[in-house]
Formats: sequence, C-alpha cells, structure tokens
Amino acid sequence: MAATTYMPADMDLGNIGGYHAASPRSAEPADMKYQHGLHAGGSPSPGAPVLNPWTSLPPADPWAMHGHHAHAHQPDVKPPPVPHEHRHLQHGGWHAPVVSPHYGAGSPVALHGGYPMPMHQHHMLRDIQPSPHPLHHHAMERDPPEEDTPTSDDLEAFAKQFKQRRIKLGFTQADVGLALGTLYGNVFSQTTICRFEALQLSFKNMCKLKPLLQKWLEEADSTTGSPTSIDKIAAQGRKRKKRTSIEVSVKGALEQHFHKQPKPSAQEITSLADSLQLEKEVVRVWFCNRRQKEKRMTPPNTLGNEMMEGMGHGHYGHGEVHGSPLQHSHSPPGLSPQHGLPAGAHTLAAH
DNA sequence: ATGCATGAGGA
DNA sequence: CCTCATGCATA
Repeated sequence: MAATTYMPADMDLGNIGGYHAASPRSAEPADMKYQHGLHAGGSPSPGAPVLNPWTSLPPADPWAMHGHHAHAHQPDVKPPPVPHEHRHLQHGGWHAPVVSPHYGAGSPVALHGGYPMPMHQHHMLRDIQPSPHPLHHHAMERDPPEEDTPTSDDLEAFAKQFKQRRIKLGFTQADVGLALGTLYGNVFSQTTICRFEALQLSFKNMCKLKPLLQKWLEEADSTTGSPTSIDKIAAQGRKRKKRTSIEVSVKGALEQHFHKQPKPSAQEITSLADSLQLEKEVVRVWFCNRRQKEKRMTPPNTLGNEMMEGMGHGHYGHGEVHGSPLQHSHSPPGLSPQHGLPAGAHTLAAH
C-alpha cells in the first residue's frame, strides 16, 4: 500500500497571492485553496507576558495523587490580551466521572491497583464541582462565567450558544477561526472551532479558547455587517505524510489492544505494528491519538438514554457507564472489562 | 465532523 | 517517547 506517500505539494511560496477573502456569508465551499502552514506566528501582537492562567495545572486530583506536569507551551504566539486575574485555576470543571455506583462499594479512590507502573503517566483533569455557590442561588442565577475557571457546564452552555449565534450571523467555523487571527493574532482552523463547539477539546483547552471566542462573538454581533478583513500569510512548505487509512478491521484490533494496554511499550508497538502490517510510527501515533480522545470532554457516548422526566441537571451524558469511555484511571494489566467491542459501527449520523 | 499527523515542551 | 494543542486532508 502506498501508505507512506508524501504529497507532492511543493508550492512553497508560489501560491500565495491569489486568495479569496472569507466573506462572512459565503465561504467554505471546498475551495482548493491549498494552504500549508497557516501559522500566523508573525502577529504584530503586543508582546505577551507569556503567562497563561490556563497553563496551570492543579495537582489536586482525587483519583490521581500525582501532580501532573504542567507544561505551558504555546503553539505560537499567544498574546492573551485578556487581563486575566488568574486566581488559581482550581480547575474544577469536570463532573465526576461517576465512579461506578455499583462497584467501589464506597472506595472511589481505591481504583488504581498499584501495578508496576513504569514511571510515567497518570491522568489528571476531570474534577468535581466544589459546589459553585452553596449560598445564594435564586431562581435565576445567570451569573456570567466569572473570570475564573469556567465549569464544564459553563463551557457547554457557551459552546452551544456560540454555535447558535455563529450560525445565525452566517459565519462558518472557518470564518471564525480566521477572524480570531486577525482579531487577536491567533488563527485557528475550522477543525478547532468545530471541536470547540462539540466540546471535543480538553478542559484546559476549552478554557483557553472560550475567552477568545467570546470576544469574537461580541465583536461579531456588534459589528453586524462589517466584513472581516482577513489577510493571511501562508508559507512554509512542509512535507506532510499522507493520511494513512487504517482499515476497519485493523482499527478493531488496535482498539482491542488499547483496552488491554493503553500505553504499549515501544517493543509492543513494534510487534503490534508488525502483525498488523503497519508502520510502527503509525501505530504509535494511533495510540497517542487514542489516548487524547479518551481525555476529551464529551466522550462519544453511545448511550441512547438521556433526559429523564426528572433530570435535574441537564449535563450532557457524562455518565460514563462503568467501564466505558473515560476509563482513564488506568486499567489493571491483564484485566480487561468485557467491552462490547466499540467498533465505530455507531450508525448515528445525527446531523 | 474526524482521522491521522506534526511539533513543542517536558522528563 | 509521552502529552497536548492544532490542523491538513478526508469521509
């Protein structure tokens, strides 16, 4: 299979120039505007103090008594003009992963069997809301998301509203991404905007993007009618490996291994890759991506139950049913719950 | 909307 | 090599 072919895209700096301007209303047609590195690194943005409030990770985790390292790495230039107070980011965003009310028998923390953990990894994230406001909560507490860390609910609500407004205003996800670039110097792709709306980013990432999108939203509807002047500069020719399509059957095998060992050793990867006839790198990356997916906010719940007559909290289906997605708490070696073979056969194209 | 990929930053 | 933020290319 020509799985490792490289695209002949070598336009270098030859295609820059004839560009279209994403207009607020008509944009997105699959124009073959091939743009490589769209890195808007060179944004004349005011030097940022380089200190994002988001990049702080709370070492407090009920389920993980290890403080994960907090890297404050910024893709490019992150000039957060947002005068964030940055209190402490208590990171209380996640609803409890719902420690299976059935097992545990009352020991939610006794989940991690001390197995010969090599030396790394532990997951964090996902916290419980330490009671937002135990006191005053009248019939209508429309308290706008403080400058602090928003709760997952805030994010969910915002994402929803954002999408709605965005569409109403006639903007595409790509438009927004671009606008953010010209507005704050941070360009984002359609992908990212999409993921934001779908809450498919990590909690931290969501928190980071929210302020930006929020600002854009204000700008957008206040400037109703003002075409976004976008100027983009693209360059950078990079050989990107063509997307390797992994056959469904192979994916299934990978999934299986993932449940047994989410973090296979280099050697395991090698042998696995060999038996699957895939490049080692491909397999490695697959696992990396898989792990990331597991850490997202909205887990692809394949549940069909939601909304009950008395569902007090309209949270999205966080209830990771026991032993399903979000089982980030390490899985005991050798012990793999009876997974009904996830297989992306979820023919649910709700769209 | 998503799958596979790149890269920075961190051990 | 990993995690994490992001995105090109694609279904």
